Amino acid sequence: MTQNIKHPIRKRESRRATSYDVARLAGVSQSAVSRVFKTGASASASMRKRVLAAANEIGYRPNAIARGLITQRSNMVGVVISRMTNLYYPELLVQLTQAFSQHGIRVLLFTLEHESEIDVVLEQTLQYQVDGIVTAAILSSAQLDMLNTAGIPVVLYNRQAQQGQAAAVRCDQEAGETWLVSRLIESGHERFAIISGPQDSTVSMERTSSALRRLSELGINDVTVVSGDYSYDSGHQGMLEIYEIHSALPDAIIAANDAMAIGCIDAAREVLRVQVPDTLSVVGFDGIGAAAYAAYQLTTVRQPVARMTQATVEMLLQRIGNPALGHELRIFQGTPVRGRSARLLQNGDTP
Amino acid sequence: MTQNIKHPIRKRESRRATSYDVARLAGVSQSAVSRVFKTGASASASMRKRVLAAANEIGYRPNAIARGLITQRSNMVGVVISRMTNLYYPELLVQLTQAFSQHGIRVLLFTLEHESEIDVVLEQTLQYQVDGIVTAAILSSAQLDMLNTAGIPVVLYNRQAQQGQAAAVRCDQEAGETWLVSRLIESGHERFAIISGPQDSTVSMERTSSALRRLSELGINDVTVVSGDYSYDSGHQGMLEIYEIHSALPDAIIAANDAMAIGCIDAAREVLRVQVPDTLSVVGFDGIGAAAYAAYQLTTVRQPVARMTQATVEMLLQRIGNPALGHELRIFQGTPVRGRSARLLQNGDTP
DNA sequence: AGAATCGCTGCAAACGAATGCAAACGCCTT
DNA sequence: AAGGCGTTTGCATTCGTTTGCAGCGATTCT
Repeated sequence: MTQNIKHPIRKRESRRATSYDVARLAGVSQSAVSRVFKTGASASASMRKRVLAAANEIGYRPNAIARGLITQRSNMVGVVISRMTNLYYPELLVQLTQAFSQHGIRVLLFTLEHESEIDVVLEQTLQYQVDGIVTAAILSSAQLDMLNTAGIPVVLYNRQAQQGQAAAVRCDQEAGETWLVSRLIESGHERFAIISGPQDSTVSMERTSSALRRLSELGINDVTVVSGDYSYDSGHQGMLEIYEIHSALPDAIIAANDAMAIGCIDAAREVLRVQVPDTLSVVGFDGIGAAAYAAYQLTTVRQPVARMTQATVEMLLQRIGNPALGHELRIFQGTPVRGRSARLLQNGDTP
Repeated sequence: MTQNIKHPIRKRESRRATSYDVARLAGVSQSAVSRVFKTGASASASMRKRVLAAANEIGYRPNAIARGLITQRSNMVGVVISRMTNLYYPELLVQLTQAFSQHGIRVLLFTLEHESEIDVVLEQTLQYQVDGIVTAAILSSAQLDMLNTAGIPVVLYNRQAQQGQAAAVRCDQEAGETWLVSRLIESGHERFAIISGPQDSTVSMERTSSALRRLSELGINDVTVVSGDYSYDSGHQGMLEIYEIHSALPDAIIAANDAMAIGCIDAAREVLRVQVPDTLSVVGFDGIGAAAYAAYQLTTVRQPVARMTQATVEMLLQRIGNPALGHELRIFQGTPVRGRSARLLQNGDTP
């Protein structure tokens, strides 16, 4: 009664269905199946119908890994993001993911706790044959060269390449800070302090030095600078430090980003019992969601995240299509936001 | 003078180096190269040295795609997250990514704007041959069955499977809400309103109905319920709605999450000029970063995100190793946080 | 010394899909 | 009816790795 089993028992009893399985069931060749699933390839209507029916029956789906091997395109990009405590990044990440997804590209996510992990991460990224990389972490010159010779397009997000050897999208930090400082000064502020970001952050360096330069141009050279790490807590902490250093509290504080500005305001109000903006003005940078909370209504410069991610995606896709493309730098102007965290004259310049 | 070019010009001039290239340069076989790069495979010291030198010289790195094809393991997991406006998710995402990365697993990220996109996303995830999926979006019974037959392990994060046909990690919403309501009542609150999450969110349904049940147990049945979408704005909006409905403002508002609680507080304070917590108590749920901001100091229940992600990763890895593993449900207790957004008795139960 | 064992190494067959090439099949024209 | 043209289709190769198997030399045991 027992029938002879011709084929050895398969190790993995339910392999995923392959194009061969579909082909056999539909009575066509494997290449036909492949063509049906590739849009734009020639296949007759009857063939398409039969193949799709068969595919549906056994639950076939094309294997993107195998496809990637033969086409040399993984349709994945690596996105490297550091310091997620900076609330700017989640917003960026969502927009990037969705923008890429509209072009049929998936995001392989890497988060860094410390920028030093970048080497390991870069290595992993490359092993996964990503078609390109978007990084909001700083890359060394050597690392950029490495990516260049490896032929992987990169777009730096708000990061500057040492010798401009990479495509980049940035927000004009200088113009933003200049606007903020100018408005503060024209509104009568005199004693300034700055809460900068981490030392190794170029964005912070740029924002801080732009602010200092503008302050100096307008005659103010004595500025206290303390540094944080872009987080709420470090802004809070920074405010307290400034209080300790200053016998007379400053009347304006410039934070390198919104998260720190918010922490700073909270420390001023809840710990030091200082009125913001009546006796102390605080400004930030970025325009994150929390900046608009009614409790803060931060005076800040909002980065045009939507347009910037748009540009990022566009530039990366162009370079994936044509790796020979030059290194472009796109700079976006932020939008000044006159909130209520700073005492500003109404009639000031509003670009 | 011009030498004869023997080989046709290669289309892509600088192909990525393969293990064959390394093998040729080092004078060994391709399999030897493979073994050197696979930890635990047998290879002599001298061989290892020569191969590594050669690999280094031409910048070879193993192709994870090709490896995935042959080993049937991509070492990628899909992470599906919806509604990133809920600030809880960025925190979750970071932790997940880092926990997986410690096990050598990469995260392929999918974000949903609407839960209805889940079908497309699931399809894409499967095409990429992910080893497993973590989802913080709701899956239908049919979808879970599909994943089961496809043999892809899933862990639901704070989501409930219809008939428990999936592994899941959850926070005990009921215990949390019960604690909140009990404390509010024992502290003398009498008129309640609830800002729930979206209708299709099981988490919201659970939190809302738990709160209502406990209120009812304690003799309160007349509760206004408005619904939001987990965002700050919708909490703000919700507060205003409650104000319109109620002639007499409630003295306690229970928001389904922290982001809405914060929006609610801001609306109360800045728009309605109501003192929080003096004349109105507001409580949330989650324990996100912003809940601890000095301006809010939310009374809430903090989810043990670190332990929950730990469990998620662990459960998924176990199931990837052994797909036959049963459907486990791990429930975590949140930590009550007595903030200053609610007027509570000091001596109440503190689990 | 001969046999048995062990660690290395190379060979070659997978994995699942894409694609150039050529054969086959229509369909229309003359 | 023959020729020509355009569309479908199948064959066979390819992508870059892993891995079972077998061969080989060296070491150890009896």
